[in-house]
Amino acid sequence: MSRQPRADAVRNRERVLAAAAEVFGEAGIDVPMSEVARRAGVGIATLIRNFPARADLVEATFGAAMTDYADTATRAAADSDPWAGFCGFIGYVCRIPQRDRGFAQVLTTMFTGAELLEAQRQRGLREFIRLVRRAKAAGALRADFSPHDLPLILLATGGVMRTQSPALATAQDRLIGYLLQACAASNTTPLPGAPPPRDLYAALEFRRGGQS
Amino acid sequence: MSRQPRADAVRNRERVLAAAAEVFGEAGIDVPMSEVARRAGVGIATLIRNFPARADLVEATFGAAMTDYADTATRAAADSDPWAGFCGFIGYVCRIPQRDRGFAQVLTTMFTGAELLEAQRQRGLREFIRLVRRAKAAGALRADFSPHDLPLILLATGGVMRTQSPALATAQDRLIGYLLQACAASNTTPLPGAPPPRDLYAALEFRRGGQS
DNA sequence: CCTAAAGTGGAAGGGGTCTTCCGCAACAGT
DNA sequence: ACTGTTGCGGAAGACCCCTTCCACTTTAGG
Repeated sequence: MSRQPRADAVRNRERVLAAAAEVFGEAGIDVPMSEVARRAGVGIATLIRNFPARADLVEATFGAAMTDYADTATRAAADSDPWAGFCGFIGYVCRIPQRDRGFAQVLTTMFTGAELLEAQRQRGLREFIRLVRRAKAAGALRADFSPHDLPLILLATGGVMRTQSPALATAQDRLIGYLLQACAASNTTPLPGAPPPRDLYAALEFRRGGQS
Repeated sequence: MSRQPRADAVRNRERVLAAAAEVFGEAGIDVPMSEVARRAGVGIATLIRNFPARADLVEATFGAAMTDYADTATRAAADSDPWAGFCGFIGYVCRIPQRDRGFAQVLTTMFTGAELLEAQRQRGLREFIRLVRRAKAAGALRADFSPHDLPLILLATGGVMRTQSPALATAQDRLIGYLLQACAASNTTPLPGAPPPRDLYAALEFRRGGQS
């Protein structure tokens, strides 16, 4: 019979995850591991033993957020008003960097080997593609909008929030306003061509997330 | 009589500046100083002696680029077609991160104490304000566009080019397309209010650039 | 040429982060 | 309560970057 897992070990693991969510959210996923350990009230060794690589901790920390992201896309795609669904989803996505700096980084990083994360991301993208199709069919979204402009928007809004600050969060709402109006079907001036999605995603940041 | 400055010292200083322009342009202004020295073919001590702080080297390296930026704003403000001037200037600004990653950082950083840099930046902003006024008067630019959305645009485009790559450069041209169309006067949906410029600029990254 | 001064490069020191190691403490099962 | 095991925490080592220092080289001027 395998022994029952130790209660304190389980508790420590959860404390680390809670601390990671806090710290990553505030300062991004490249924050010193020692800071996470300190905030969790555990030693560095305990942190490392549970999550040998930074990517392991990141994956465990943001699994829920990524699932939530995909769920939000699903809900938006099911909205009875496709344009409202589109605006709502874009607004949600653009405000991610305000709420959670770490998750914004995760969304613009490809974690090779982190199945959970990548599966949810893909699901989110699929739902967004559906959403875009519906919004175009309704005549609200310009025809040359590409679902693959989404990472672009994420990178742009992430750039604005590089220095976390309330003033920039306010300013960012303006950027969202500009972008949404630019997405409206009433704009007919053609856009420059997009790069092949393949190249686009290859250009994002990569990290190998072993997940032991 | 003061001696004539040594020829090799002058040459080294110039080599350092050339190397810094290259390296900063490719990898940003936070690249290790040793890398700049290596590329310049000089020792670290030589670099440090000429530019005691990183900000000193940055200021010396990007003085010309900042002047060029202000000049471009002046030219745009003098364009006989204000809307063309506006679009041209925004396109120029948005492509800065593609051409020169370091300069993009400089543009979104306040260098306290670097007179040359700050003077030119201010001049650029003044000219941009003139440009905006003209474009609005011509009825081409939406009335609620604020000149202080410029740093916002800079941060956004800088975020897209975080990972330097040709595919993202192409994608970025799309972002520029979206933004310009959103700026057109034909868009009448009001934008969210902007933060007070004071708060906005206070939120940018700060570095003190002593300039010995 | 010769010399004093100016300039050079690399090595050593200090701070910070990541990783490994190991003696010790706490827990589950009896 | 006892015990074998599991997990803990901090210290030590490695690495990277910036800064300071100093013996040596190169230059300008006589």
